[in-house]
Amino acid sequence: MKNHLIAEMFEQMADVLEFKGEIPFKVNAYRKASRIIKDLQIDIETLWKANKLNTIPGVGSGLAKKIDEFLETGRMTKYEEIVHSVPPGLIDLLKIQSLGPKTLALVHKKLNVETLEDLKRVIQDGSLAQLPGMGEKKAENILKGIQLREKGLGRIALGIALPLVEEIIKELKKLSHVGRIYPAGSVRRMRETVGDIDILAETDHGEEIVKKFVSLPHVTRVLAAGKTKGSVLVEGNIQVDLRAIKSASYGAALQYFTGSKAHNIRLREIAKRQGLKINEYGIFDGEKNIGGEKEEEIYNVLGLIWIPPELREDRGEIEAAKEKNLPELVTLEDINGDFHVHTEWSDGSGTIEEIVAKAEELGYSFVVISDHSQSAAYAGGLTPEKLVEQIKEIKRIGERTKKIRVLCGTEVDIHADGSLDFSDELLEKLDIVIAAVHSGFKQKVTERLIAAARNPNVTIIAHPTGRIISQREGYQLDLEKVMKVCAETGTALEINSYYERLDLNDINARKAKEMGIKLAIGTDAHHPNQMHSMRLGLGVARRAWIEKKDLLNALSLEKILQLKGKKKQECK
DNA sequence: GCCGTTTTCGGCCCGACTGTTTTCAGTCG
Repeated sequence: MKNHLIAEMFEQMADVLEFKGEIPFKVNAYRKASRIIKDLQIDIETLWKANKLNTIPGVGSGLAKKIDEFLETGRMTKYEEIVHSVPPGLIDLLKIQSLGPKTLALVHKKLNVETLEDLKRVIQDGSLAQLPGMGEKKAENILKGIQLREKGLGRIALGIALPLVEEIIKELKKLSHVGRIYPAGSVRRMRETVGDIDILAETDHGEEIVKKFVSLPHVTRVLAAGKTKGSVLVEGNIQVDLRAIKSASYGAALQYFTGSKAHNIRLREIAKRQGLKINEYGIFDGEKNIGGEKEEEIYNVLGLIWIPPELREDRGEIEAAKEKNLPELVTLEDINGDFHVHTEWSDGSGTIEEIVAKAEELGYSFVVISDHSQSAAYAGGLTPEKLVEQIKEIKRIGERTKKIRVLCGTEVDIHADGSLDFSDELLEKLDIVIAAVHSGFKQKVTERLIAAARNPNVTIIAHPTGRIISQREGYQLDLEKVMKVCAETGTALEINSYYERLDLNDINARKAKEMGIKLAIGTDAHHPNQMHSMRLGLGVARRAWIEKKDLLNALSLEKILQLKGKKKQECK
């Protein structure tokens, strides 16, 4: 699959063209095409073979020709020409905050800056500040940008951001004059990582709430504290912004600050075509405000139905909203159970009883106990004898509780040769079998996952790509091949809810859905409290346009066991 | 470079903030 590669090439071309002062619209055309290709649900090579490159929005004859050349010959002449026209590494400097293409072009031309070291030197010796349009402050800000980058201040996991936001909101809600208060930005869209955190508060007393905000115990540094906006750093160098918004424009502000950028650009284009204008204060017909108190108003005025934040990525949601054809996204209330939970029988730290109690508290009708198998020695994996013993114990506990079904499961290792860590005979005794790769990440992972999917006893493939957010790339595998077999055999794929995994991710989960594969959220909890992370996996599912019918967790237990029985029949 | 209820040219999202400037360019989200 070359989608990512091509998207990356166009992005690089956009950077260089911008640096060279090419008209912004051309630069944007490359950026837009890059983003859309990256998000594409199908292999761009498939479209190419069907002569359908021009059906990709943002790809016209010019870009289609470049893609065509690349897929035909493995090279893109224009790319090489453009990217090689600047010193290597120079364009990377654009990632420094406060240093944009214009400034970079200036220091490159006038001061021969080509590397980060060069840049530091011209700041320190004062020559950058001497350039026309530059000054002490500019130089200082760029230096701060460099330091920020060197400190590696990146994006943080949603699982870290969400609890933090909730604590802050809980504190601010105590003020009597605060009405609606929600996170905006990528937190509200449930992206797997977030840059900084935006919170919007409905209030007429901006100064007061900002004062309270910047004096919260979480705050390590106050960056700004005005009448309508406060900006702070909290522990872990996470930036949190609070905006005080008047009632009349709260909906417009929430819409505006939720983004995504691409989604908002599309909305403003639509508005413009209708002779309207959208900004963070409302939607306007000339000078006249025709909406903005509620977020729905912005969408409705444009002839769209309200779009759930998780869908706002310009991945087809606007077209669907126009047709009133948005998916009915699965909600937390739809979740009937958790498929992936560990106990102290392997490397978890809760008892089976504690897990069951937590599942009851969460209102589930079932929970699957799925401890590790024998090969996972590092995780205290169960021997076959231990598993037999555990099955008895689970049944004993299950009989005592009437409210909930406690299911026997396992997270069984897939060996390097594709065989499973327990015999089929033993696996048959279980209600749910989750199969996973935990070692040999570079050894024929595609073939191993396919072999597991073909096993009639395997219900779910866990964390299918093996990626760890901002730490590990994931297995070397051809996911599409694996998905084809899953679709064929009726094997479900997991959306692992652990905050550093979220695997499958939104794009792959959506692709799975479109291939007719069922998804199953598993929290991979190693302590009963971690079962609350269901909402992270749910966020991924919603971003993937998943509806009740696509998600095993939202089906009745009868239906789940029926699907499992069907797979067994067909695989035999 | 893309695109079309302003169709094959002439547009292309919007505003805040900052720092450099006396009216605006650059950067960011």
